[in-house]
Amino acid sequence: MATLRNPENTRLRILNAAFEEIHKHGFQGMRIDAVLKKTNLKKGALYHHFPSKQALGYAVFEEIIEKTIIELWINPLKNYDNPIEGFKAVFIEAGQSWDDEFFKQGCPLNNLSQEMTPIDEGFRQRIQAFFNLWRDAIANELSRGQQQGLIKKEIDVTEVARFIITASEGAHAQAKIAQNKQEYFSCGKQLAIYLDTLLA
Amino acid sequence: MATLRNPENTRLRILNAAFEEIHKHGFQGMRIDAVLKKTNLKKGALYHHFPSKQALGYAVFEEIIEKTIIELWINPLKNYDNPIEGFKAVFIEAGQSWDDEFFKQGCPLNNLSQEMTPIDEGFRQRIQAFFNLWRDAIANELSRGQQQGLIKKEIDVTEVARFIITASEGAHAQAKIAQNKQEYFSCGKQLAIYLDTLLA
DNA sequence: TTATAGACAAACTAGTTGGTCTGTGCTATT
DNA sequence: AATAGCACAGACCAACTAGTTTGTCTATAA
Repeated sequence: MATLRNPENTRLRILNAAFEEIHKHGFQGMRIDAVLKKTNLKKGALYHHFPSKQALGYAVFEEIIEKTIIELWINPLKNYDNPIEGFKAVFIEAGQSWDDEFFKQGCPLNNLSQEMTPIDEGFRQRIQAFFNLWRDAIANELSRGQQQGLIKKEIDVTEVARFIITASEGAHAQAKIAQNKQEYFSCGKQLAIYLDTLLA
Repeated sequence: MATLRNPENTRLRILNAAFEEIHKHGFQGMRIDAVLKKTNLKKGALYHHFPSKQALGYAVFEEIIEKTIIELWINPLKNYDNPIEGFKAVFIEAGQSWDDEFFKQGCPLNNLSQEMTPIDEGFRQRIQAFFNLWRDAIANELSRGQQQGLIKKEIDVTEVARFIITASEGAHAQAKIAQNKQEYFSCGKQLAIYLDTLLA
């Protein structure tokens, strides 16, 4: 409840509730009324903070989804000397941090990508830009590994980085379909086999 | 226009139009009215052939999406002695058979999976069963390759088959986001590197 | 203390959408 | 040739949903 009249907090409550609803039902399936019910707010409050459902969706993407992935998948890569081992560890650690319920609902980034990319150019541009950011971050780590003699010189780091992301997102997608966390780790084991071919 | 009163043809026209709309907008985004406009039919006709939007969706999945993937991705595997080479060829051939527009809209199976799996149990069961069918078909080919001494004995054929599908669907997903067919083939190249590790 | 703008409530609106209902002409069987 | 049922047409409806409008209360600055 906190103090009455706390606009920053209200905005965050809306953002979090909207994220949960989007995660459950997709952006199009997310209902404004569901967000209001969850936050005990009324229409006036929500449309005071966000001009439209679309703007709310963009804010959820930028302020929640992007930030979470940066914290969980991108920043930790720096903690490992060998980027190959780093990525394996991040993959496993991320998988362990979520419960089955989360896996059943899928990766929020993946969900939003597949749903909104073909029908909303604003979402598409943000999503594509973020995937490029992620890909370049991994590619940089791989280049560093190459310079340190840990990774084969002849690989195309950008293409490899893209494939690593693709396989990771695919693992989430399959786990979502099977409603089973194990499918994620099963894909991870095969991804690790691929990753080992990159070692010098 | 064909002859008046051709119920089988009418049913197929509805099915095809619904498939196109689902492919463009997702199942939830597919509008009954859009299907009617596309087929020049009225509500009465559609609801004569299908009891509900959901039933229409199930029929599209079973009679169009499943069949297409079986023809394009599963049956051709039998034409190759070495299943590894077979899968590489199928991946490329499938990619070449579609134009950019198709890639922008994504793999219909992948789309439907990610959209409907968490919110419709009927879809989920059908989709999961089909992925299992596909996985087992690939696993069988891999086993055959093992027996012929083409593929390493120690690999887990089921897990490998799952990863092959995952990577393929992931490649479609990335190409859809980038709106670019090349991303698909880029992922294919790295998948091929993985596949080669399976050779005896 | 008072004016002003921000933060929210609550009722209302207009458009959309899946589905229903009744009717009608065609077609095949007896 | 009569009749029954199939294959549709087309009007209608009820529920839903994003967004609007008007108004009220509160905090802050002058």
